Amino acid sequence: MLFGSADFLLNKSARRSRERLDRALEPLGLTGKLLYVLEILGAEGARTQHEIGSLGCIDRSSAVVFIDALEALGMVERRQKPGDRRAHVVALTEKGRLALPKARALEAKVRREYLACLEPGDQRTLVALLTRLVQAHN
Amino acid sequence: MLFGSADFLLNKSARRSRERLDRALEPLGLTGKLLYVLEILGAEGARTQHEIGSLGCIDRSSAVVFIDALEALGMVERRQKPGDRRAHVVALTEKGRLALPKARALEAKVRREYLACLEPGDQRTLVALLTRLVQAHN
DNA sequence: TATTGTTATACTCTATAACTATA
DNA sequence: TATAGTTATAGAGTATAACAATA
Repeated sequence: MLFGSADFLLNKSARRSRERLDRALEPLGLTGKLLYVLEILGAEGARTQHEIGSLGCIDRSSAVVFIDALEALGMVERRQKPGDRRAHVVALTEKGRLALPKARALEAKVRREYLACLEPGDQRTLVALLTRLVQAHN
Repeated sequence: MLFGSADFLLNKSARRSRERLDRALEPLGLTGKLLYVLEILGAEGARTQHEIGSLGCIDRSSAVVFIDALEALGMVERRQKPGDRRAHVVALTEKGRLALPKARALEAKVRREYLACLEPGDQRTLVALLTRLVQAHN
């Protein structure tokens, strides 16, 4: 209900946006969600799946699937966490580290087109506000 | 890719927003999508299903389902279009017309709550930015 | 008892394709 | 041939619940 009944359009816009990003990232084998996880690891360093879920508002069962996919791509690896044999620490591999800047370039190119209707400052504001909104409801 | 790799958050936020709106509209039997169609009819007057789809970026097969639901609620009715027996003109009923302001009130109430985690100024900023974004792509 | 990760499953939303009846 | 509406179905995405291992 962010803007009245046009809530429908927000959902649609979000979906379209994701479809575009996913297509753009296809050459790397990535999707928007997978890149999202990569970025978390790049910013936060190696983390347990639970921590990744908390940091990224990702359900733990979904996190399993995402990390499975990244591991199949050779971009992350699961390690046993010292001191807690229940938990897995997920770490970027060299391939994952190298994929990040490439993925960012693809993403930035396609985003520039899509967000061209907003000025750069407004784009950053939008991201910050939505992040707060999502975190407030999780 | 609206928000770079955090695009994931946009989809999540959009879904949360819709879930809340749907719950708020339950007493009327409506959902956000159904209200969206009602608003189109309120603004544009009686239209064929094809026109509703074009105006609202709704797939024709989805439009069938939405209009079925609204008809079951007694808020719209299908009429034969004069001069084209393939087409149905969908018109608001009295009940549909009366439901609109009630639905708008519920929507406004729940929107205020959902955005309460942001200060009033930020709320306005977010709505403004999203509206510009959606309109630019629809 | 609680938590981490996993698996299987169900659910929602949307799009696609095939069908009918008209044009 | 093309179009309006319908139906059935498939697909993507996510959440839920039950489970095993461990704390």
